Amino acid sequence: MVDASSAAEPAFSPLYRQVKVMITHELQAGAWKPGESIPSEQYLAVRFKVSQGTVRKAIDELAADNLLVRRQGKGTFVATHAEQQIAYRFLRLVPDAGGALGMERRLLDCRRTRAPADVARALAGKSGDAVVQLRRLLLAGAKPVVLDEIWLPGKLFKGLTADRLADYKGPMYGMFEAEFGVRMIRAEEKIRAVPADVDTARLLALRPGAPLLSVERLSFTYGDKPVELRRGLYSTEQHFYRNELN
Amino acid sequence: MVDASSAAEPAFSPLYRQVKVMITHELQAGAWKPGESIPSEQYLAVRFKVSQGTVRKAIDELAADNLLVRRQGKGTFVATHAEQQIAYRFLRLVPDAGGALGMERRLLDCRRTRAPADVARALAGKSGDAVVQLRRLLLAGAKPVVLDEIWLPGKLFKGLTADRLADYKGPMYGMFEAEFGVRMIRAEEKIRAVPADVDTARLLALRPGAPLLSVERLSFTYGDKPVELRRGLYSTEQHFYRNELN
DNA sequence: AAGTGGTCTAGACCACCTG
DNA sequence: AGGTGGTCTAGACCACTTA
Repeated sequence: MVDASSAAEPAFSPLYRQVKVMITHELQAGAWKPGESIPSEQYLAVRFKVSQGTVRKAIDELAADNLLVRRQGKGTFVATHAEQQIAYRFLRLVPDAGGALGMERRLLDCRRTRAPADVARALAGKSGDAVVQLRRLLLAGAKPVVLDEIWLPGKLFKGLTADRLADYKGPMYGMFEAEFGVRMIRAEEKIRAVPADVDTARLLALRPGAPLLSVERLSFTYGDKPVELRRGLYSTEQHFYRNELN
Repeated sequence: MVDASSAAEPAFSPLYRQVKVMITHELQAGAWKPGESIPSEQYLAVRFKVSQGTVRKAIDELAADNLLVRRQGKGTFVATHAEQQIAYRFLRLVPDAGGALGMERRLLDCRRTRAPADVARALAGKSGDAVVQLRRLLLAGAKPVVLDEIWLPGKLFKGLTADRLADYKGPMYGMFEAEFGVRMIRAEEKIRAVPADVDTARLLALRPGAPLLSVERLSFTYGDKPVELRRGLYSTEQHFYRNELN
């Protein structure tokens, strides 16, 4: 995607890609809500004045990008972080003991403040921009496993408060979709090993200096616009970060 | 992929998927070598007695799986770990300072031995099976960054010696392809944060107890057969592990 | 100019889900 | 039965590479 060179533009865009862009715009504009079905391929073909196969290829790519989900016999649906079986679509932690990842959340703080320089840079904003900062724990059973520090652009999350967060059931990204119309569609993570500082060690019930996985996640919405910076510290004594390479 | 339930089989396999299986078998049998081109879609359509579009769809999936690479106007080629621009296809380390990842290799040891229980289990073999164990360093400039311990099934890597490894230019997986006909198709990684032990600390020029990224990689060849277990310890002081989520 | 992959179409039929 | 996505075909034409 990103290219340091002069990024020679495509200069030729096939029809199905133009259709893909049009569908993406509809999604972005919220014409179809997360979890709902979009119009049938046949209908869209007529509307865009192309053949059904061309619409099909556009939708194929959108499904590959995880923006849409096809269900044979039923229709094509707008992808959502809520209600899916996979509650934590972006969380790659797996318990050593196998089985599912059932986690309890505990909100530590939630305050509106000004973005430090590094946060502002990541979110493509300016230093001092209004942001929401939250911190929370994820616990497996009684054991704290993840300490997250989350930064969100204040402009997009106007009514976000600790109470609303505490009340909401289901994954946080589901709430962002439903309550704020902000959909996370992809993310980049930078992973390092770091020693636990004193405060973190206490929160995660570890000794200071214990090695932790530092996972810095930058999440993007439509148009590759960054909308969340999340700094996670993972205890990997009973869990590991799972990744697949192709 | 893995399903705890009875894994109800597909019961219906479309034509293009059967074609995909046939092409995969040809690849596995070595009918077409890595880097070479495979026959044209038209030719394969005649040979398999299906339409060109059906062959096309099969090849589309194989390209998505990174087994084949399409090049417009030239043909479709067998993917290879060698000669590609991306020398380290599976290595996700990125330098903080940006730029390319140029790494020097230094082989520490290479011996034939018997598989310990955990290694045997990972490689789907029996405890005591013949294996090759190697250890090596990767250095960025003069700084050691990665300490790898690699386990390979002895049966598949008969003539592998320290000398042959030292002589070979290009990525190790390229050598495995060219010299032993073993092609890594995909891999799973389990990542944790661990403290450096005394020996590791010396090799990586760090203090004992310094946090390291532990990356356990299990690589698979055709038919999801595990053929390499690699335990890496990454120093993340000037590099990070990069991951993309969709 | 010839060969390859890439796009687009139109139509037929199959598999799956719901009323 | 009717609608949806999924498969398969055949043919036309476009874009890219090589000779």
